[in-house]
Amino acid sequence: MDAILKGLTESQVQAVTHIDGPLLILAGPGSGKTRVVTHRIAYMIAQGVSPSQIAAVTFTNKAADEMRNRVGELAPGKPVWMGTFHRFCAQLLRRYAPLAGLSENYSIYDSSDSKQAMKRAIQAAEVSISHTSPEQIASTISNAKNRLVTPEMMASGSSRTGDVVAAKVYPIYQQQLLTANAVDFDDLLFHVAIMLRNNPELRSDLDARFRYILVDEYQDTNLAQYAIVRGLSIDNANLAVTGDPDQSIYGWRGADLNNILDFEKDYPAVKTVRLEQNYRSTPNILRVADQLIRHNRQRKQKDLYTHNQEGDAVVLRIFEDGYQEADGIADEITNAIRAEGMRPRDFAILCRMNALTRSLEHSMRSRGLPYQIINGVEFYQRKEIKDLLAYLHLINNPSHDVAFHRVVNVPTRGIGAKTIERLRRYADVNQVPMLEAARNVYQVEGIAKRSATFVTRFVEIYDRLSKKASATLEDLLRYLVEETKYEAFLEKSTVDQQDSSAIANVDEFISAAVEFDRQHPEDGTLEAFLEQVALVADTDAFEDSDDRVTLMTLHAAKGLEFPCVYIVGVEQGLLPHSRSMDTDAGFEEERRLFFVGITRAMQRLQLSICKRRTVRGDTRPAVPSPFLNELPLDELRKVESVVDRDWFDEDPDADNQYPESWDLADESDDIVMNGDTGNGDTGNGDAGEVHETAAPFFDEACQLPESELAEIVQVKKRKPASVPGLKTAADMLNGGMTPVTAYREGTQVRHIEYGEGTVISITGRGPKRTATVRFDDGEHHFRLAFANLEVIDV
DNA sequence: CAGACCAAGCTTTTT
DNA sequence: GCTTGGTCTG
Repeated sequence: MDAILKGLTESQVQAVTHIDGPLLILAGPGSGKTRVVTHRIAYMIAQGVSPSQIAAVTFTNKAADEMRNRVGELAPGKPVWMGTFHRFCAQLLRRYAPLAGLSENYSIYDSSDSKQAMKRAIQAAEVSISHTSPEQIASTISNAKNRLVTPEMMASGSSRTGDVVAAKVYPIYQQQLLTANAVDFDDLLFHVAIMLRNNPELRSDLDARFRYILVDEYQDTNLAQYAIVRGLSIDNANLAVTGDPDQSIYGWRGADLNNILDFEKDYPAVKTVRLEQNYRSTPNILRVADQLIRHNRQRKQKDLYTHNQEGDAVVLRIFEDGYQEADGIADEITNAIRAEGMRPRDFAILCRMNALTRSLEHSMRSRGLPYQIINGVEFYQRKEIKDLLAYLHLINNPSHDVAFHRVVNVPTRGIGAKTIERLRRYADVNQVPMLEAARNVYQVEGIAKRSATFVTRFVEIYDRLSKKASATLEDLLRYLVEETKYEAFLEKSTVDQQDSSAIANVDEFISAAVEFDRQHPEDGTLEAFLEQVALVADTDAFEDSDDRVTLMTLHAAKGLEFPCVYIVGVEQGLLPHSRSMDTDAGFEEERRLFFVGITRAMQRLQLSICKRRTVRGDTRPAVPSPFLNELPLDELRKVESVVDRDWFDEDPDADNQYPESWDLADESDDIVMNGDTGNGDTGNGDAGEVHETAAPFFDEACQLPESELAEIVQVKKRKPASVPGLKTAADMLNGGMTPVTAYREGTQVRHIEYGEGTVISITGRGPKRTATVRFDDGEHHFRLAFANLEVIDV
């Protein structure tokens, strides 16, 4: 008991020792919330509460795992249910599937499955989508589910044209899901919420079963989640929620800030505990966060404070473009690791969009910095993995139409689009699964005998696979790959693309199956495996045990902390994102997102912006985020990297936009400079440049006072001017410039860090021309336009 | 019907 | 820049 309460502050003890009755913990960032929650669970158990009556619900598996580990230390071996909302609902639904019109082996569609299903429903509904799009309809229906709007309710109450279309599609989409014995992500919550509402007895049973419920990140709950939690806390109102209105960043997913703002109204007997002391960040960082979030109108004022030592000033850094931003940050991290004994795991780079991680990834890789990316293009989205998964899904649930569609002709076996279309029609008309239609192929109108034979052959393969359904996953998968000749198919289709990764992925997938078998010797069913796969998020891939730099989105970073944090692309249109800045609510949510990012940092924080940003292939001028103007500018350390060299090939307009760069754009096509702006009076010239570019740059968006411009620190990324006074391309060539074309395979080069090496290959062109160089300590890649290589011998 | 080749569209954020 | 979807040819 002492161990549980030891070292906690007054308010933390209050929260931990509260057992019965509603509890609201308003916890600012870094206030030890997880600690409070885990200690509270341990305390409850120590006070005699049965662990099996406690359910702790989180939003991510990562958060649940962390909680499980920490509770495990405090109260070993106690079976407290912990997991995500979706997993919680998936398990309830498994149990009570018939109440929702499902069988207990129902499948969970992932987002791409849902997308396919939606397209099919739109077709079947025979609606015109000329004034809307599948995405819009999907999002309307998703929102409806999150607000517990049923198809019937929507049919009666909508007016907007898009809604009318969606209202027509919705019932058909739902019907098709039921026919497929499947649910989408929203349904997991939706079905359970409706089930609780319609079955009072079940509701009260479960209310008693889960006497104590804890909900983490309560500010992110939507109406469906609210209804579920509420429904389970009527007879036993022992509901403890934690959250921070300032960290609500899932409004787009239907999260309703009012759920937390009104908690005290919902439960008048609530005990509210505020955790405002921050144990994570330096006062410098906290001031920046606080100043920013004060600009939100929709919030409860909260006073964040800390007793931590004053630390380094927060840095605002200005780069030329995204590539330099990536290189600059990678360089800094490299230096900090080398010079200050930091570890790669101490660093996180956060961005608004996954797409921004690409150049960062490149920069890290070229420096040999170990990194992990937490993003969307992950394992289970790969084609080959999705194929195999689809087979498994179909084995587990013969009604899984999306899976059927995916695998029926993979590997190709003579079943074409027309045949599939006819099967689909038959299935739609008769409301049977497509596999069923395939079994009845000879009754399906319009299918040629030849095609029907192929379909029958597929059904036979399927039936053989089905017999193995209860084998271990490993056996099943190996048999599947064998039986479908899947590897041969991969080899054939990738022979010209030199992409051997597909087969490696299949092997990795089998390893994952082996691992699952090992971890679940008793309950390792196919169903359990598929559910686990469906409910793991990309963010769950985060491994804090690995010593790597972490790259992720701001959303994925919630709940984490790092000694050093870089937030990239703090620009108009990116943060706030252009799709979110139209409404006040959207704009404020972006501000909260920025707030979340800032408060991840313990010791150091760097925000960066670029003058140009390349999005979707084309480069355009970037404008600093209006949020920057809301920060305490006078205490930020502003750093602008001097233009090392510029490169405007492939972008004829660029020199018009940035006339100050250099007037050599014409000749610069094939020239790379080694380490200098080529500007004779670098210091003055650059200062002038900065003034010219930065003044309008800031005046519009940030209103940075002129006096502060002078304080902008000039940082040279690479060697200082070595050959001043260059005027012409010819001069440059003589004066240490090396044309990109001078690099060939076999060229001997010298690098300032890696020493001497040999070019072993050249790829790309223009600014992207890249050399792979072998040094004594391994290979490194250099973009020649930016590389600091010196040619020794051609 | 398969496979190759080309055009369009599109990316916030996640369970 | 990349993926998806469509079209064309064998």
